[in-house]
Amino acid sequence: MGHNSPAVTRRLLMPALSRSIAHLDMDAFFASVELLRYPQLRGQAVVVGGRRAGGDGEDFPRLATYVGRGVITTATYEARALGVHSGMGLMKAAQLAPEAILLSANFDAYRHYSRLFKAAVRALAPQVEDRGIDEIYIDLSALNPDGSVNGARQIAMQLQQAVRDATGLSCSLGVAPNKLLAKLCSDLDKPAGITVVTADDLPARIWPLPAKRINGIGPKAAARLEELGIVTIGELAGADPAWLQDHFGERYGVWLSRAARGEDERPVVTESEPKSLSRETTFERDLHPKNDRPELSTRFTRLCEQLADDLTRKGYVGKTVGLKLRFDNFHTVTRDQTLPMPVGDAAAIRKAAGECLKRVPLDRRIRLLGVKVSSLIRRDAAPLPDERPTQGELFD
DNA sequence: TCTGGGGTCCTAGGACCC
DNA sequence: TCTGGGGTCCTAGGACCC
Repeated sequence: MGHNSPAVTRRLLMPALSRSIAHLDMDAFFASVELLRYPQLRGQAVVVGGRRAGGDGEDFPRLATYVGRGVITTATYEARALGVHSGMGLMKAAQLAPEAILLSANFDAYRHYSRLFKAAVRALAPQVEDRGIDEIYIDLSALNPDGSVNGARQIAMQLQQAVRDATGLSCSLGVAPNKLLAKLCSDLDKPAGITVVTADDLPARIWPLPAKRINGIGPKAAARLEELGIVTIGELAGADPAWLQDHFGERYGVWLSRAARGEDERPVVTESEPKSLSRETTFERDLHPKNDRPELSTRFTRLCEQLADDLTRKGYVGKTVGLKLRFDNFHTVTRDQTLPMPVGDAAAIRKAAGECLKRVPLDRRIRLLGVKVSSLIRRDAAPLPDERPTQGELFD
């Protein structure tokens, strides 16, 4: 007698499961939090970014006055209308929108409002997956058991109102049968929009969109698709899966095809453990490995101390210590080392990262230095740490 | 005037073991 | 003289996301 896989057995025994999944995305989150603090800036082009811009005085600095290497982390919709967007270098943005107001990021405030909006959502719909500081997935299946469009819209409106009541901030929601489509459609009516799609809506509402709107198709994949004559999601859905696999590999090819057809079985994951913690910094000017050795050493040690603090605060130690360097030509190298015992203190991290550094040829100026600890385990579950004294390493 | 900082996941080769 | 394969860990790089 044949044996069915657990998934097949489940499918045979259960009625077809149609889920109701929401994606909630805060609108221009960092900038909107700043506008709570500076309501007089409402309606203006404002960008958040950089290390130490203004925002504390009476006069707000203009983008045109910025000097440095920062990027925009968030732009208000008024600023976006001037052609600037998150990820853009501030110096470049200053060319496009010199009169825009520049505010430096205030992460403590963003984390505070992040906790508030997530708590407000969880009070109504507990099945929440964290996707960073300003967005979440929510499994609404239990709240909307018949999966109706009207039911989904009602719940989404309640969530939107709850977030507004708790924070004074607006958000946009997409509701769909899975995470992929929910994410796609939360973006279709921003800001403060609600978009509900069903499988039937795919050809009319999803297929005309550019393929790069799919979460997981980035700049590289989008460019390769375009070279192959595929621009829209519909064209991707119409492509031969075997042909996609030839060009993108077995796994990614299959995923592309399924994604374009709106197929995604990933569950909403309400709890997860971190895999790694890291700290990195881009220097104000590129540092010379020999001439600037004292400063490099100081910054290196500082990163290790910050990382050790993060690990302690969160209660982790890790077995693998990694180093990251970015050179003046933007070439990036990483080295890592797995230790016999997990570590969490600054001295041990510094020692291991120093060993990694010895394996990197230093023939260019250094733009960025970073330190990472991975293979994390909870400190209370970890074996006793190695306590041998550390010795001087490079940069000392 | 190029391009932040914090993450996750995937690939691929080599070591090593059974 | 030769011939197999699978599994796991480690490492480096890269794509992608927020």
